[in-house]
Amino acid sequence: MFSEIMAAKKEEFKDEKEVFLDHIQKSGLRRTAQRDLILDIFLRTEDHLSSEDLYWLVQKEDPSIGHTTVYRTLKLLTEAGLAREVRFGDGKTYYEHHYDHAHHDHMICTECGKVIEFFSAEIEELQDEMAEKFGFKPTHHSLRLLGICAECQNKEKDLSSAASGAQPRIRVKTVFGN
Amino acid sequence: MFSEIMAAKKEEFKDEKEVFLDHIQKSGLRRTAQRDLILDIFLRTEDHLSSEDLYWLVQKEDPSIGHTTVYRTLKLLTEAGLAREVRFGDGKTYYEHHYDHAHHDHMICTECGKVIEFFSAEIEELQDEMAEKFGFKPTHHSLRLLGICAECQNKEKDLSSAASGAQPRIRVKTVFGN
DNA sequence: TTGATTGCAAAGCATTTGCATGCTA
DNA sequence: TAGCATGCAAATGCTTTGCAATCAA
Repeated sequence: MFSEIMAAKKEEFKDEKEVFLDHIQKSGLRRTAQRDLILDIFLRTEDHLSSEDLYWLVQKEDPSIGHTTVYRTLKLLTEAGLAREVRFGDGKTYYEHHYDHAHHDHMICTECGKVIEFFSAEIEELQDEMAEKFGFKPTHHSLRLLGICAECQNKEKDLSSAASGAQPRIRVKTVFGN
Repeated sequence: MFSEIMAAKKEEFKDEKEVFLDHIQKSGLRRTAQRDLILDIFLRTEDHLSSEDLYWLVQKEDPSIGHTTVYRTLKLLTEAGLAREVRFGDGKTYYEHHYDHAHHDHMICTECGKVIEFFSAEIEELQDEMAEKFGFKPTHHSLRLLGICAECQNKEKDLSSAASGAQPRIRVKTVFGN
């Protein structure tokens, strides 16, 4: 238990590949070409990508790698602390970088699918206070604001007649606030 | 557009059945025994229930009603503003009362599946401020704290050796805070 | 009568699992 | 070599859809 804390301190400056290899070793797993490639491509991405998204990126570089392996590796990356699962409510699971990345929350535009990342220390604090009131010990949290982004608000003024159902999440932009 | 605001004001004191019938009429839909029963049972429940949960409750009173109708009716209730979809991240969609119910957020115990409802005006305010910074116009939001509830923290002290994977969401309790 | 509604079965998705084969340690 | 990893196909679980039969207005 205590040695874990020590280990965590030592790991503070490792890069993500090291973290991955360490996790594999510690867990008695095996390093494979597939896992290396998937991690590599994941590290090259920004924003949030679904298992499906990553699968296609991987396909481009090695068409022999299957869906299953991507799913399983993404779980592995999550266990290793490199990735974080995020759900935006469309039924798919997205993954974002987690290691050495500041925690943040999301605003999701229901018009164009854009995702804005933000962080508010005050909100975090109030959440913890709230949890404490109930004797609840929080491990994670997820705060999502659904609404319409600035750009889409402007678009609406022009094309006020066009049918504007929710679009599939295609464009993904990242902005840090606060 | 403006008449909608007027209508909303007039509806302020309607009960849920009236709201439902109004919605059906306004939309050129039809009132059916199935919809009546499903609404009835929904109104009798507390907490959050999945389509599946509601389906079984409905089955007990009328075994001839199918899955499909429950799904479709739940969507209808949502459109009518009586229900609200909630996702806890286990792949299922849950529904909770929405009409004349104060907005609230959730703490979810990953140990026993208990759901605690809470509300914090301060957090809401900060969220709106944050959105404003990005020119983002929020329509909904969802804040979920995942963690371990007070009871389960105590349980752990006793049964520290027992395997304690995440349980299916079975017990659901509701507490209002603040 | 007309068109919305129902319930079944089948289809859709995203994700997981069984299993024979392949490969790392 | 032992046994973890892979990739295919099949299975799963939740939700939606097609469609003929029913039913409300």
